[in-house]
Amino acid sequence: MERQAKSKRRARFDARVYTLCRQIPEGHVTTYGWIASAIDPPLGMEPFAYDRIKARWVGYAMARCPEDVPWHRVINSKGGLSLRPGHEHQKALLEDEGVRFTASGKVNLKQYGWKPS
DNA sequence: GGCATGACAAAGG
DNA sequence: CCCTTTGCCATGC
Repeated sequence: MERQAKSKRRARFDARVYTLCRQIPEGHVTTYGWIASAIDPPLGMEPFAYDRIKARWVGYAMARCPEDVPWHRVINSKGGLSLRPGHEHQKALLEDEGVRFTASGKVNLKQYGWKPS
């Protein structure tokens, strides 16, 4: 596949990721997988393959997220904060919004989880 | 241009 | 609950 086509495809994917992130209500969280599931697989990709890789793509997208995206409301499927620079700050931001953490430092997705529509 | 690495997740042991 | 494997893209050196 052409290099430009790839980059274009990914840019569109990223844009959708950011759009969905901005829709996460305050005091709620979502996961990489949930976001990815709300986005159609790129043209020409097997849905099966997409299932295995989509969460990662969301991670790549979040690593370059614009300033106005509430990246701290995106956590992993286990309800925990991913290991990354600034994850302590992330916890503080969420607690500030009313999200409570368990003793083991995880979020109850049943309670605070929000899935993109 | 090859090779390692990474903000992930689901399934299996 | 912890550890390993698989899926397979983008980036940096």
